[in-house]
Amino acid sequence: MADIGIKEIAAKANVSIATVSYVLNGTRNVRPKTRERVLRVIEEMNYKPNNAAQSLKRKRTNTIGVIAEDVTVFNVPEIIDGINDCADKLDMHILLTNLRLDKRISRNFDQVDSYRSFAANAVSELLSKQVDGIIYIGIHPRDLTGLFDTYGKPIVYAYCYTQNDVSLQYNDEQASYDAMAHLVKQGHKRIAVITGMMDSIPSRLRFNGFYKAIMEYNLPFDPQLMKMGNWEAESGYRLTMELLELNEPPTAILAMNDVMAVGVLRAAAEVGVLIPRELSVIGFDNREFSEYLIPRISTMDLPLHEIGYQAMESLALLIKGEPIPNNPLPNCKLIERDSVAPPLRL
Amino acid sequence: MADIGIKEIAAKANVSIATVSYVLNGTRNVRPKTRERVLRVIEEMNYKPNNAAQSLKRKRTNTIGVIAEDVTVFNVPEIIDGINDCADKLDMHILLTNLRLDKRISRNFDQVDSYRSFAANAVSELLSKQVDGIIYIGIHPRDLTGLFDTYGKPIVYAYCYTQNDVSLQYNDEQASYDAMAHLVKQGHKRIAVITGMMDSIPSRLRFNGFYKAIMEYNLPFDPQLMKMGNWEAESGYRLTMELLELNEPPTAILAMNDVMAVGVLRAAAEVGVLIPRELSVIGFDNREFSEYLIPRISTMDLPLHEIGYQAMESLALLIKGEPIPNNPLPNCKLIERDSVAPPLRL
DNA sequence: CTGTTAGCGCTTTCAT
DNA sequence: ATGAAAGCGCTAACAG
Repeated sequence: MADIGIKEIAAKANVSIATVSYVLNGTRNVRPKTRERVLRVIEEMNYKPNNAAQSLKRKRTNTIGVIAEDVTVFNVPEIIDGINDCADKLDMHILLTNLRLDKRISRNFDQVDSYRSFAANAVSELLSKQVDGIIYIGIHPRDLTGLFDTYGKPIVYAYCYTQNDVSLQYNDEQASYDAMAHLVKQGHKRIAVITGMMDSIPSRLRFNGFYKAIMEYNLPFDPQLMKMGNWEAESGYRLTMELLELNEPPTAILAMNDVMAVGVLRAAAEVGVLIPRELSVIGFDNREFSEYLIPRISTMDLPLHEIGYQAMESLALLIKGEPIPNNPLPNCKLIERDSVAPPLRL
Repeated sequence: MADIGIKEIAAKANVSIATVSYVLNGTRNVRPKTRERVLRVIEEMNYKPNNAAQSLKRKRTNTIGVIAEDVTVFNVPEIIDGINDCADKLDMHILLTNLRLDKRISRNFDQVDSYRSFAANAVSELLSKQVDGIIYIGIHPRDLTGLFDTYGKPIVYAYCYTQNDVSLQYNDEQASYDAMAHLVKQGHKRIAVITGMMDSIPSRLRFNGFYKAIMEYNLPFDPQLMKMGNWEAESGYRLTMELLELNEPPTAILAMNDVMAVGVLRAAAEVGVLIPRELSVIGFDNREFSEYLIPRISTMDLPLHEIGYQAMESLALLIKGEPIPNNPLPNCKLIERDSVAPPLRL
């Protein structure tokens, strides 16, 4: 393709560059014959409009910046996929920035200052690139208010919270409520929960859903059945051991993520408790590995694709200056597999 | 930030726009005092050069296009991470295109025509965006020669092959040889292999490594020990069953991916064969789930990050018109976990 | 050391 | 229905 521009096309088609521009953009009526001639030349010479020039003129790049805290963390690729899915339809492009946060600060999200500069730099470069807007993808749902300033550029946050901008999450409360409902429907009454770190928003939301189910289904509210984990498999293992030693152990465990559910499996295997016959387990996140475990565990699937899709939709609206409709939070979906069964009749 | 450009800066700093440009780019000596004044104004007004204008002028965008066949397939995020890691250092940016191939055509890679247009479109848009080069990330190593034309723009392929362009893979042969060596060192002699689809390049390469180890270590070459799988867990399961029914069953199995290794685990569990005590297993790919299985399986880790990093390095060289050094294929790394032990003494 | 100015490739107003 | 020409915000001769 090289260096052919609108000028070359105009010359070869015997029209002015303006006309070429008109047929290119459909901005004005062009005599069909002329139009076809131009189109043919464009085709022949394999001409592609120079987007840098267009952007300069139009003050619009049709490109958004996506800042991912870490593309290698499980939730991010699906969200990007959703963004992409929608961006394709809107003819938008994606400038991707990867903060590599997981490698750089691991899980120390509280040390905001250690990554604020990464984020601010990313925004700065994106702004320089004249993106029409920005989507920020978190790797852990938390409040990110005030992380950086976009100087008026539209931004939407996905998989995290913020007070002054649009942010997309999913319905954590409904998710754990649904998981509980499923267990209850199987006949379970003594259901234990292993939470994530309680300083995390999803942990608290999921606990709310758990609690709501306890109340609505009139289940025994037994503090011994509520264990605080830390998202890691080891905590699932340890707390399951404790649960199994109870005088009246639970017949089912709701683990707030699939990783801790692995710990439940390990503990059960070690003590010789059969899953799901003697103990049901349900996880959270629908991580890839959850279906490769033995037994394959039932889990709550996160609407990641939809979060990405909606984030892009909302951003497009923001860019056009239109109001964002108040969408309900997308729901999680129960994936039924082999780790849940009715409790053993006594 | 809005509409402040170099002109506003120049005015406020009492210099010409040229001078502003000079301090911005360090293209020419500027009197320190002037320089500082300009810098201060830039800072104050939070000015960011308009990249569209720069690109138009410089005929260089410092942006590369990355075409990912599918960002949700396991190998892709790590490769993107590697590209990013390197791109950051070179001050390059990434325009990401996601072909969503896994959703659109699943695994029917042979029907090239069904996705050629997706790929060609992606290239076309990237070219229009004036990217300096392109990296194409495959989701399955195969020959992609002639998939599309980049009209002279530099391109490098990652995780796939091509005959006329630079492409980055990893050393499959060494990987399976190393896996075998590890098994041999533990004392295994009767080692079975469960291959992937034999129309796939990695399958054949991995088989070569397996065969080389058989020869070099003088292991029995027993056709009964070589099973052709299809990458899926079910085939791992079925073939393991066959292997276990042999008069003289293997003491170790090399599965050509972790998914089939799951099948091995399931079969062993079903027949009551203890892993690793009675049967050792080693997988391939170091998929996330491999460390959550019970037992955690040993596996070969793919140098995905490095492939991405090298792809970016090579592309940068190509862009500068410099020759690509002939790097050796990056190696896979054995991840030792709990699925390998010395064979039972008879 | 600093300023003037001619484009980069396009869109769009204003003429015709 | 078409064209001429004025920029978009910047870089880089060229001139002083």
